[in-house]
Formats: sequence, structure tokens, C-alpha cells
Amino acid sequence: MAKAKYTTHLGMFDILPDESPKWRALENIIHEEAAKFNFEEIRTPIMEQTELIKRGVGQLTDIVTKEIFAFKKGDSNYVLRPELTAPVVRSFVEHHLDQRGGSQKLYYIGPMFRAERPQKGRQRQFHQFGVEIIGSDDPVADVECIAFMMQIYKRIGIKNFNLKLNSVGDPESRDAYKSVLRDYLKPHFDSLSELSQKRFDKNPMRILDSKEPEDQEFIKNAPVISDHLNEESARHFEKVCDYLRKLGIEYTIDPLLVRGMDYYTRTAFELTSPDLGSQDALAGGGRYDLLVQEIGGKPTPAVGFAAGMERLMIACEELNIELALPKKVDIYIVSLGDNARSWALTALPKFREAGISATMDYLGRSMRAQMKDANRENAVYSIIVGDNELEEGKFTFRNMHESEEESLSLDEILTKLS
RNA sequence: GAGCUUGUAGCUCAGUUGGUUAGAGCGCUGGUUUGUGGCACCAGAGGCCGUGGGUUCAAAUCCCAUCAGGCUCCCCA
Repeated sequence: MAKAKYTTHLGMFDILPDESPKWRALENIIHEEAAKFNFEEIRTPIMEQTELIKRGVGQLTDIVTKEIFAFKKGDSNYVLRPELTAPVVRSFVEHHLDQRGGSQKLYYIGPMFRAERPQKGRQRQFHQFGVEIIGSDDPVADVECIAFMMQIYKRIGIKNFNLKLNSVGDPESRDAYKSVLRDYLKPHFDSLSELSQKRFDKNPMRILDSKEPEDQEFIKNAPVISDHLNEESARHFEKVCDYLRKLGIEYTIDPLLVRGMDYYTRTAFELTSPDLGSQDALAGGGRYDLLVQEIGGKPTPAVGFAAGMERLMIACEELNIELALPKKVDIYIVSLGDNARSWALTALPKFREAGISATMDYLGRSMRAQMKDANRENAVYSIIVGDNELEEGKFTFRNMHESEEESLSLDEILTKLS
């Protein structure tokens, strides 16, 4: 139907009234669980300085090189945020949040923007929730972060997933590993895919992530970073694994897990689901001990994750999980005639003040049509008002599910419902 | 950026080898005792058959172009 003159942009979608309750339900779950973890919400602007995203996410990442929506206005370069770790860190540095004391345990919910080709589970405007714990390098922080992430899926009832874990090492370990990896790949350089050849110098670890068929043979036998971690990184990683086991959180170590953002150090993890199809990552994250400094703050360790909300909802649909209860309204006032209509209008606030949801017909329809409407709106009770009822001061109070009626005054109805 | 694929009512889709006023289900509106919903029945509204061009006596149907979706690769949430 290319009939509508104005439409949403490619890959951007309206959340319509039939869908919004499940979004609110999901958001409520996130807020409630975050409160249990004592995480605090942070909200940052939809737009950031382009330079922040380039520095934070990494100049050479796909996100920055081809997926950002950026424009210039006056002397400023604006970018629609493609992720929230860099903006949260910016906020942390800008407002000296370290001065609040301790480590900052922050969470967020909101839209992100990436100019990709849309497909199932991938949109240009999509929504994430996530956590950033800034100021602790204790493995406890890594594990609390993962535990929160898992708790959301557990509470919703998504059980079918795979938590993949790896350590990408600190800079020292990583440099050592990179040269080992280059030495290993060098003899095969000409056989590598074009993309991997490009990555060879700047970021050879990303080659491990390659899905090009010609690379697979070399990836399979490549040296593994866990054999090249320095003592500190290795100990940190062991602790993380150990704590996860103690919490009963299952994981698999995936030595090939390398994440797309440049800022990750040491712990990296990804949660995938077999219910999602080709875009199977539900959530991903890791430690980024260098980012705060990169953005201009004091050296400060941090760890976080981000989870895709649309993907979570796709998984719910696959599993027939209903996030939201069916809609309903407590009272629907069916009115006949002008006097009854104005009575209805003035009765509505009395219910609402008592915490009872109440509505009426706005179209002056027939009684039958109003009853149909009450049914469609899933009214628990209807109140039928006509001239007879107005004279007697008693109204027909109908239980829509039981199909039982009684004649009551407004006060009697209110008492009955409270 | 590349490959595949689809465009017919608000939604999901039928439309036979091109042939009279383009169909169904759901949804919507009204009605079946003028004051009672869900079920059933009846009726109605709603389509430049994505757009433009071509072939033909005749095109939703064939051809070309174009636009817009969807899926996949890549990458990620």
C-alpha cells in the first residue's frame, strides 16, 4: 500500500496501541529488576557529538565507518547515538560522577540508531536496555552485570540461550597475542579473504570473527588468546568464570568471541538465542577499562552490556510468551439520551478518583453499539443509564463476564467496587 | 555495498491458459422486538490490483522500467 503520502523512514517503526502495552511491561520488568540490583537509571540525549562516538566506539569499526546517522548544523557535528556506552561514559566524565563516591551502577533504556540494511531483528531505530558499572575492576562487577542481564531473561521466561564468554585481554596481553596471531596468519596471508587482509595490520583479532568461508580453515587452528593472557588478565578471567559457576550461571568459553567495539578489554560476552534466526544476539557486552581515559577522564575501569529489546520480543513471540496482560477497563457507562450522557460524563471522575478505570461512548451510538464497544474494550462492568434510571437514582450495574445485573445507586456501586 | 524475493480492501491472502460490474476470511458500520455485548444470521462501507510505459480487440494476469517492502550476506543488539 504505497498510498500513504508520508511514511516512516526505512527501518523505523511506530509502536502502535496494540503493541505498546508489552513495551511498557518489558520496561517495568527492567526497572523493577534494576531496583533490586540497586542500579540507577541514566538518561542521555538522543544526539551526541560525532567525535565522541568516533573516539569512543572506534574509528575503524563498522558502526562508525558506515552505520552512523550524522549531520552538521552550524559548527556542531551531530550524531544519532548508535549505542550508549560511550555517551554514558561521556556523562560520567562530564559530570564527575566519580565524586558521588564508590562505583557507579547505571542502567538505561532507549532508542539507538544505525544506518544498516534492515532485516529481521535489525532495524535502523531499535531499542536497547543495558548496564554500565563504572569504577570497579573487580570480577564481581563483571559477574553482577551478567547476572542482571540473565535475570531479565529468566524472569520473562526465556530459557533457551547460550552465554558465550571470552577474555580479549588487557593491552599488554593483546599486543602479545596480536603478534602471535600475525605470525601464525602471515604464511597464509594471500589465501585470506579480502576483508581479513584489510584487518591484518590494524585489528587482526577481528579476523577470528570472520564468516568468510576461505578464512574458516585458518581460524579453526589459530592460536587462542587465553593461552597468551598475562597473569593479571588470566586471574581476572578465572575469577569471573568461578563466580559464574558459583551463581549457577551456565556459559561456554568461546575463544573466537571478539566484539565489534574497539573499547573492550578483558571480559567479553554475548548471549545468543536459537529462536532468533540470523540476527541471533540477544545481548552483548564486556569490560572496557580504557574508555573513560580515552574520553578524557581519569583511568577508570568499567564493565557493561547492552541488550536488544526488539530481539527479546521476537524471542517471546517464538516462545508464545505474553509480556502484557490483555487490556481491560473496569467500568463502561452505557448512556441513552442527553440527560444520561451528561450524567455519565459527571460520574466518570468519581470512579477515577477511587482508582477505578472508567470510560463511556463518545459517538452517541445506539445502546447495542455501546454494549458491543464495552465488550470490545473488555469492560469488567457496564452501567446502563436511561431516563428511568435517572428518575429512580438506581442504575443497571452489569457484570459483563457473568452476565448478571442488579439495580444500584452510584454510591452503592462505588462501595461495592472499593 | 551484494544476492534472492514480494507488491491485490484496515489486516492475512485467493484470483485458473490475459476475457463481462475484482473476491474470501478477519476487522469496521448498521440491523435481526424501537433499552442489553460475546455466538449466529442479514446488509453495508472500504481497492487508480505499488507507479510509469509497452504488447493486445482486451492486462491484476505477459514484457520493460521504476519505486517501496521482506529475507539473506556483511556487521551487530
